[in-house]
Amino acid sequence: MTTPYSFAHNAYTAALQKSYETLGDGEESGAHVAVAGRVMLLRTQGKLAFATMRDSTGEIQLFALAQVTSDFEEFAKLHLGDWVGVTGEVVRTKRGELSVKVASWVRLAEAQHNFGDKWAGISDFDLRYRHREADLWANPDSRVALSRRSQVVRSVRERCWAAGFMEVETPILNAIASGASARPFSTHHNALDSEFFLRIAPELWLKRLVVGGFERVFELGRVFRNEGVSPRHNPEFTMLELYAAYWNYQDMMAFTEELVAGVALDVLGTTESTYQGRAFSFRAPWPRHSMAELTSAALGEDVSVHTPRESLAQKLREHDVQVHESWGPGRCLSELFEVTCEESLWDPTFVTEYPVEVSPLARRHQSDPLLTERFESYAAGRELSNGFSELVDPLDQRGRFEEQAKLAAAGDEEAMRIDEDYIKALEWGLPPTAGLGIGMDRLAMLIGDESNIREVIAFPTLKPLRD
RNA sequence: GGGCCGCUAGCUCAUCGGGUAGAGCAGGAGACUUUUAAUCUCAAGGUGCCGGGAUCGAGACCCGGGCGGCCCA
Repeated sequence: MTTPYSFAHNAYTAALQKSYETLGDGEESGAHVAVAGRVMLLRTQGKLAFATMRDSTGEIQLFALAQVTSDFEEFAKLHLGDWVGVTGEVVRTKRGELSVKVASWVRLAEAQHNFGDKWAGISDFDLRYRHREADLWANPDSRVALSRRSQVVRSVRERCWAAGFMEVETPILNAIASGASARPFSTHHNALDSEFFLRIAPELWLKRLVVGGFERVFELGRVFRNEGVSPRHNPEFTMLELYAAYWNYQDMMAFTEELVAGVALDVLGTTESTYQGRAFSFRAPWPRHSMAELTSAALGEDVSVHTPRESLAQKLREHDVQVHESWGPGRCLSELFEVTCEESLWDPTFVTEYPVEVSPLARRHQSDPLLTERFESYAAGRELSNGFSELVDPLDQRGRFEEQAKLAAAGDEEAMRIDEDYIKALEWGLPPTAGLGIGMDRLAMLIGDESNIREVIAFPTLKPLRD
């Protein structure tokens, strides 16, 4: 079947609905337009036919009459899902439906498959995610979720630009995957005959750009972590990472809360929202509490990174956590925080002063060498962002990498490796700098009130179909 | 990786104490000059996810596998 190579379209349905809001029932506007979209419903009645057509902005009814419409017989035989281009006058029918009275029309594409159920749409998850195009056609909610996500990304980007950050791109193929604790995907470059790892974070590259003199940089990019799939984890996801020279973690917390609240305002028009049926506020400022403070409150007993390791380990075991022998007090405290506090943090909250042991890239705290100037924000019981004053001392960094290497040797597959190039970069001089990472998918879920990460990813990772 | 649940017509779903499956919508044919998930008539449509097993007989029961959802690790 031959279809046109273009269509001279000059109006969108949503704009028409608004412009002709006041057109009375049975009135004709005198305005002729050309619209295009997909046929969603079709009601034929002898010498008349009514179709509901949807474009990217909304819907409008097409009103065809045997006396007026070219190829009327064919129009009445359109299939649900067919794309059409239509020219005609904007009218309102006697029953009050704004319509384009079809003068001429052309089929722009034929839908050879259809889902048929005009009421239930498509509900099978497998079909929805594997054939998102059909899902988007059938289910308006899917469109809303993905367009919201797009708005979130756009808002983040614009706000970063507005704050003087330069957008950059750094390598996805890396000889060493570093900058986070995660297992990487590996691949092979034929011509170089080398193994590469897909990045798990752009962190180290971005700080090297700061060393090079770009004082404010950010990257919005895909990262890859070779771990399980769940309603909250997709193996590839999108991270915002941002670095500002001369800032410390306090400055970055202030930036973070303003950024996130601002994005909510841009996308939702308000900072007061609901998440999964429960009131949720993005409004800044967000409360700040140290990890030790929150954990102590939850336990009803003072704990800190200075608490004897065995005492912390005992408490973990009481919470059914298997304590690995390589864990020092810092890791134990961090795990204890996760089991006792994490889920209870609903409105956004900054958790600060993370142990050095679990923060190999963060700068030591000025008032306690066992802690770092690091924060994470938690929202709706989950981690939303991570940031810190960056470790600038190459000697200290080497020591941290060596600690990580020991963990790796002890079987920790998520531990970092020693990155000599990065240490050398620090030797060229990294000014005081603060960094931030925000998972964009998580942010889109929070703003879009979605409980499953796949709803905010157009094509989530699925297992290939076998037999 | 473990547990629970799902997989039946293109889509959404039924059926039954084991006896080779039904509906609505979609698609086909027809009726109908203001419909709104339009309506009405007619006809058509299924290796019941795949593979084994017990049974005279399985979509239903048992075992293995596949994919998905949720929960846990």
